Amino acid sequence: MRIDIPHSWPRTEADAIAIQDRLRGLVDRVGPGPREPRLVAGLDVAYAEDSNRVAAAVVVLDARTLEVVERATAVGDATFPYVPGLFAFRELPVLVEALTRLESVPELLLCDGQGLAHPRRFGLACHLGVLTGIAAAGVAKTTFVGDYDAAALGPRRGAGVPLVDGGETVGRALRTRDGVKPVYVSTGHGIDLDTACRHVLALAPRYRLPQTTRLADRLSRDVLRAAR
DNA sequence: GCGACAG
DNA sequence: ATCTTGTCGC
Repeated sequence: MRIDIPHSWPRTEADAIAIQDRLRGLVDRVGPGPREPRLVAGLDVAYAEDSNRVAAAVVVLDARTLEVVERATAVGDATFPYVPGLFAFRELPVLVEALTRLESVPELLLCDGQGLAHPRRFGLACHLGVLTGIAAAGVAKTTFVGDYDAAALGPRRGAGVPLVDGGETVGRALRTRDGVKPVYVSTGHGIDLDTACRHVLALAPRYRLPQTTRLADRLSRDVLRAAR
């Protein structure tokens, strides 16, 4: 797929924040997004321990069978340091490169990180959604901003409570396995929270994390290891 | 001022 | 993110 980047990759924090502030207005928070998508993609990036080398992986699954339809990868060097809130600028370049090598066009992108649950409401999932024009949602392993009522979150798979920040619901703590710590789902672009959570649950029938991110995580590590 | 802080 | 084996539990 072809992707046009409406900005150059920033080198300073100030430039990065300016880009987020400019693109934030392009986010579609309503959706509703794909009701019964056939192709869903998981994305992840692996990091080398002693260098800036990074490897991105995109795994496209058939949403109904969870079978792998296509995989694409890219290796490069991170050009931006890890700064909470600007995390996307560290992963986007190599992720976009991998997406460019994709032949199929997924209907939903599931990112390893936040969407709207971000201090400026423009996490990785929002940025990726705006760049590609494809519906996107973030599935994070920990919260970044916002709080939720842990006591109100049922112990069973499927239970969920709003993740609130500054009086605004920015996502949902969603239990994907009985008695296991929830994942934090937030809208990225072109999809509503309910629909995003419905897809996350369908993609995570057995493990805490959706199969999309599990496979992308494993692939990115394999590619990184083979690249050095 | 101090601590926290997606991956 | 990454450094890391076995081990407790269902």
